[in-house]
Amino acid sequence: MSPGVPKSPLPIFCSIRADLDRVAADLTGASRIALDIETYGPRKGDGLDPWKGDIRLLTLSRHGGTIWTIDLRATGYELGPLKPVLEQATLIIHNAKFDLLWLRVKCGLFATKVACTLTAARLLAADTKPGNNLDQCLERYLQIPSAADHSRSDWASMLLTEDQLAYAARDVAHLHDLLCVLEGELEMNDLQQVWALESGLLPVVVNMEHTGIRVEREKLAAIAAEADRLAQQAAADLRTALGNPALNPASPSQVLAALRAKGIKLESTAEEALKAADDGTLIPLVLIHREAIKRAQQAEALVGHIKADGRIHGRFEPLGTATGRFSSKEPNLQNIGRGELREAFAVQDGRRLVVADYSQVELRAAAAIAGETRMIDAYKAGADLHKLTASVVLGKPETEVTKGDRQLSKAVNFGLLYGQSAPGLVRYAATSYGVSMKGDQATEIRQAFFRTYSRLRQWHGLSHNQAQAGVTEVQTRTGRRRLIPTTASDWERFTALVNTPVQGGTADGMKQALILIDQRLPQSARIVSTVHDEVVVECHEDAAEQCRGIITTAMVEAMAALFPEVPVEVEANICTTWAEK
DNA sequence: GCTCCCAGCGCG
DNA sequence: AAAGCGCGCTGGGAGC
Repeated sequence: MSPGVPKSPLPIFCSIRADLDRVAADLTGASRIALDIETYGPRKGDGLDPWKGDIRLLTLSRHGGTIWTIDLRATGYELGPLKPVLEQATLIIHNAKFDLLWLRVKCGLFATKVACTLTAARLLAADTKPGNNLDQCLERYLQIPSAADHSRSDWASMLLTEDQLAYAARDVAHLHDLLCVLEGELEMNDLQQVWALESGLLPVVVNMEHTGIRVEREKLAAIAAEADRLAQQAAADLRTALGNPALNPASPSQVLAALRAKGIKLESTAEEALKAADDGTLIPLVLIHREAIKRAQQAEALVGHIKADGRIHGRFEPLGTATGRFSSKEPNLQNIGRGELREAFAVQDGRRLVVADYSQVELRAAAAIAGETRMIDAYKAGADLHKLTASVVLGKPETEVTKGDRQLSKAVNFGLLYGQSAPGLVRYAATSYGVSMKGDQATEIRQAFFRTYSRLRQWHGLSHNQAQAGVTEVQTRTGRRRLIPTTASDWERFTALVNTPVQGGTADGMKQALILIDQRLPQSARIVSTVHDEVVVECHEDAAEQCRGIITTAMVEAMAALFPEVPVEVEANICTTWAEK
């Protein structure tokens, strides 16, 4: 540390169990307690794994009070009198999900009230990336110069250095002040509602990550082995057919060159391009290889994430996206293939999964936002909107709409909703729904769609005008903001303007539903996953029917509160695997 | 040996 | 002129 910079105060260091009484006594009755932990252990990816590592220090302080730092390796994880104190207070934490998950895993702490300064900073940043780590926040909001970072120092060593203790103290010393400033900023930006939502959500996410989702290792291993066999076979066949024993079928550049050498005209080796140039022999092999290798990788990756309890504890990031949706990682549980892989997500005897998802929720939200009466009326009448769209864009009565027509109109509804062009629709229909059409047909469909849904067209027109006028931000109905970079093109502004209120708005509804579900579920039931418009709950088989009702009611209630113009529908099934749905 | 970017692709 | 949106993960390939 440079001589001119004053050293941070040292905390009171606690290393015997009797100290816990002193700390508890000091903190009792504090409505807000600043908290931070330091951890050590094997590194997994970017962060540390609470199922493998350990907490070294727990540092706590009431506003303006003593800073206590507890050596949990010395005292043990049993928090004694401190536990109820921490469970009753609002805990101020930078990146609360991280600390609370560790404290749940190690100390069995159930925090219910939390104020996460990282969450606040991210809501304020609204998808700009100013850097939201604690140091950067202290600098931005309290003008405190940054200090040396000891977060990755050796927290396992027998004797901690003065610098380390000072660092631990500093991390909580300013949290109360930081939160005060952040709260003022949140209010000034009309973010109180979404701040309350995200704050209420955090303990729910901690519960979910802590619970994890059960998988069958053998099933996953079998899928991986079979997919790997298929991939090897396709690779071998491809090498033979091309007369190129060294070809790497996973290399786009090699595959492109090899196919071109065989006289196949290709712009790229993307699936869409390959399907358009299908030669009936080589290209199917490439596609089979792609599909199989992907499945094998995904299955193997899932196996690698199974913890000792036989469950996968993926991470869900509530503010991991620009719109307000969750992101999911380590592993990503939001892109699991819909086929056999989901069969591996299975309960034990006596347990059940309730798999619940919103029906066409983005379409309903868009209809509400745009005031698209034709769509709203159709939903109110209980109509099948995909069928209706098929009927109007194809100009045939609903009774004559085929399954293929309905597939087409799914692409139409979901694509055109966000501004897709006619050529884009051709591509999307082909790749996502296996529906082929000509460019001029797509143009006609597009025109018919916006002729029919004229309020949707007006909403797009308004968004287009705003985009051209250089609008810099967009909000969801709960007030969640997304700031549009000044460098964005008109097109990017337009898509942000139409996409965010819909995708972000439904995310807001889903998040509120998760909070309600968590509150209302019986003891034996746990939320184990969520995928944008879907939630998966594990429960005792005897409670499954009851849970199904609770979940359905909560989901409808939460979303309908945000989009009262349109009916909200939820489908919930009781299953033994995620594949049944 | 490491980091970075890209293509490609799984999901909603 | 042309343009669906939102993610995370993987391997290849380039560059250091």
